[in-house]
Amino acid sequence: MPSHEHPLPQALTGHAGYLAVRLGQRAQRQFEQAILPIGLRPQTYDLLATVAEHGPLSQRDIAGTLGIEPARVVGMTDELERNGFLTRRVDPADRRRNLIALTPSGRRLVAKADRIAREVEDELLSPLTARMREDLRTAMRRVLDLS
Amino acid sequence: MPSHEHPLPQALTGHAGYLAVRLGQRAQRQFEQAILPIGLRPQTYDLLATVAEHGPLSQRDIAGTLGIEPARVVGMTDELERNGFLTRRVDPADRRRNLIALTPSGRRLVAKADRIAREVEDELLSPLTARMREDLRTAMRRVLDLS
DNA sequence: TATTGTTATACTCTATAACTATA
DNA sequence: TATAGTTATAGAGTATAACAATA
Repeated sequence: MPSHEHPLPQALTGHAGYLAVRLGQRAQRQFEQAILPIGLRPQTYDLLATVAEHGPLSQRDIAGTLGIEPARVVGMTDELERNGFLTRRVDPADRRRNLIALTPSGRRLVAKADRIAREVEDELLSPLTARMREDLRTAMRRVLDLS
Repeated sequence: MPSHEHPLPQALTGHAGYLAVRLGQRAQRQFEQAILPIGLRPQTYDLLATVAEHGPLSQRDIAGTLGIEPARVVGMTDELERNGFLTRRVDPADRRRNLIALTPSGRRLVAKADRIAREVEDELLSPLTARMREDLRTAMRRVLDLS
C-alpha cells in the first residue's frame, strides 16, 4: 500500500477555470448515467429541452441557441426522430428549413428527463446550502452572460 | 437576416450542472489559447503544476493526484521531457517507478504559465466582484470535496 | 501475484469541407 | 449569390487491454 495521496496543487484548486472543468466533467458524467436508461444523452436532452421551451424551431435555430455546429444537430435529430420523440417537417414559408417539433411521446420524455435533471442537480450540490446553490448558479450565469 | 436569437431554455440555465459544463468549456478554451504560445496545453500545465508543488513524483502519483489514467501521463511526460521541461529518472528505492522532476527550464515555464493562468482567470471572472469570485471558487471546491 | 510504466488498439467526438436544394 | 440541411472525411482525444520489467 504505497503512494500517500497528494492533494491537487493550489495553482489548480485556486482557479475557477480549473474547478469549472472538473465540476462540468462530474456533472456531465452523472447526468449521462442518469438519463441513459430513458434513451437520452446530455446532448439530445439539451436539444429536446430547447424545442420544448421555444416551440417548433429550425435545426439552425437549435444550433444557434445551444452554441453548437448545425452539422451536429443533424445526427441528434436523426436519433430523436427515429425514436419517435420529435418530427421534422418542411417549413412552408421557407422550404429549405426543417421545423422540429416534439411528439406527445417526446413531451413525456422531456418531463421525465427534467425530473431526473433536478434529482442529479440536487445530489451534485448536496454539500451546499440552498443559498449557496442559488449564488453559485447566479455567479456562473453572470460569467456566461446568460439570463 | 432571419432567425431571432432564442435564449437557452431555463431547464438548462437553471442547473449548475449545465452551467459548469459551459463554463468549463470556455475556461479550457481560453486558457488553451493563452498558453499555447509558450508550448503548453492545459493538460501538460496541470502535470507541471503538480510536480512543481509536490516535488519529484512517480507517474502513477501524478495520475492519482490529477484523477486521470496513468497511461495518459506517459504521452504528456514524453512531450515535456522532449522539450526539456522535466526529467525521468528511475527511483532507486523501487526500480519500477520513474521519478519525474522539473528542470530549471521547466520551473521557469511553470512560473510563466502561473502568471498566464491568473490573467485568464481574472479576465474570465471580470463580471464578478472580488467577493463573488471567492465565493464561486469556495462553492465549487466544496462540491468537489477539495481543500 | 501485484504494480509501474509502456504500447497498441479501437472507439468516440468533433471540426471541416463539399454537396443539394431552396431562396 | 447566400442559406439550410446533409454527408463524408479526417483528426484529436480517450479508454482499454495486453505486455515487459520489477517488486
